[in-house]
Amino acid sequence: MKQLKTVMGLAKTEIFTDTQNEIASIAKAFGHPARVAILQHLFKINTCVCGDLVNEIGLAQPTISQHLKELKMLGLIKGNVEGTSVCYCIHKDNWIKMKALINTFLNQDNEANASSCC
Amino acid sequence: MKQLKTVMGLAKTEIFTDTQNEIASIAKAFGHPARVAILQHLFKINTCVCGDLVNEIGLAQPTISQHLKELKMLGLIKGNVEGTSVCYCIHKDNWIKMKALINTFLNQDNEANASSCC
DNA sequence: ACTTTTAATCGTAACATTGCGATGAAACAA
DNA sequence: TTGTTTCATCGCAATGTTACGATTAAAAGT
Repeated sequence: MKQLKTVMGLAKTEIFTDTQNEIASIAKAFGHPARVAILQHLFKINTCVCGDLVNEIGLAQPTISQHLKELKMLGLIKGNVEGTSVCYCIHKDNWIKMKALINTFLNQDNEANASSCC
Repeated sequence: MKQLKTVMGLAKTEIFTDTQNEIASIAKAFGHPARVAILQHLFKINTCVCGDLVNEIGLAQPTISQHLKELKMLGLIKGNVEGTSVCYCIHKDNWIKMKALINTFLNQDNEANASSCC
């Protein structure tokens, strides 16, 4: 009987549904205060932001760049090159799609009846 | 000029607001498919669940126990000892409070006007 | 008392994440 | 061409997270 070798430290995504993995991926992006702060700032400014994210958040430039990369890979933000600087803003279409997925998860308690215990 | 020593690998929570840190903490809990699956199962069953979480999710008992501990510490679930087994269920009051916080973050796009770029 | 059942905890292995200095690349200015 | 600015990437250090075997603890059954 062949047994799948478990790789320690790595989440076993294979045993979960696509939806479960997708929810987890998005939640992970929100799982760091710097990324929360970046998104809040982009919404507040409400236009492309070129550069001043490093000044706004108190982290070094490579660190901010890394956080932006993760948000961009998930499709939550867009980045447009503008001369020497790069302008970032929220990807509103994807944000709405993301919200729908997360809200379905968060609103599970609406469908559930009053529990019979606890 | 004394410089705060940065501890590598550790999130610099001090430079963010309480709300930002709180959102990140909750999101972190949802940031693993096993915990998403556990919560979904608890909602689906809609009563206390004694034991069968290990059978339901395909992970070893100590691993499930660890995930349950994190969800419990965050207040999202409750655990009642019942003989030799322990029964878990959603902490509905805290779930609603948590939803309010996350929804404020997710619905930022409603307040923002049409962006002037991108 | 002894065994069984159930779940927490301990210890450890391995990968992931965070942070930043140093460096590189690309556009612009002089 | 030679700086300058702006940001991405590399490389590393340090802590965090995930997973599970082994063990422990507590209640219940025999």
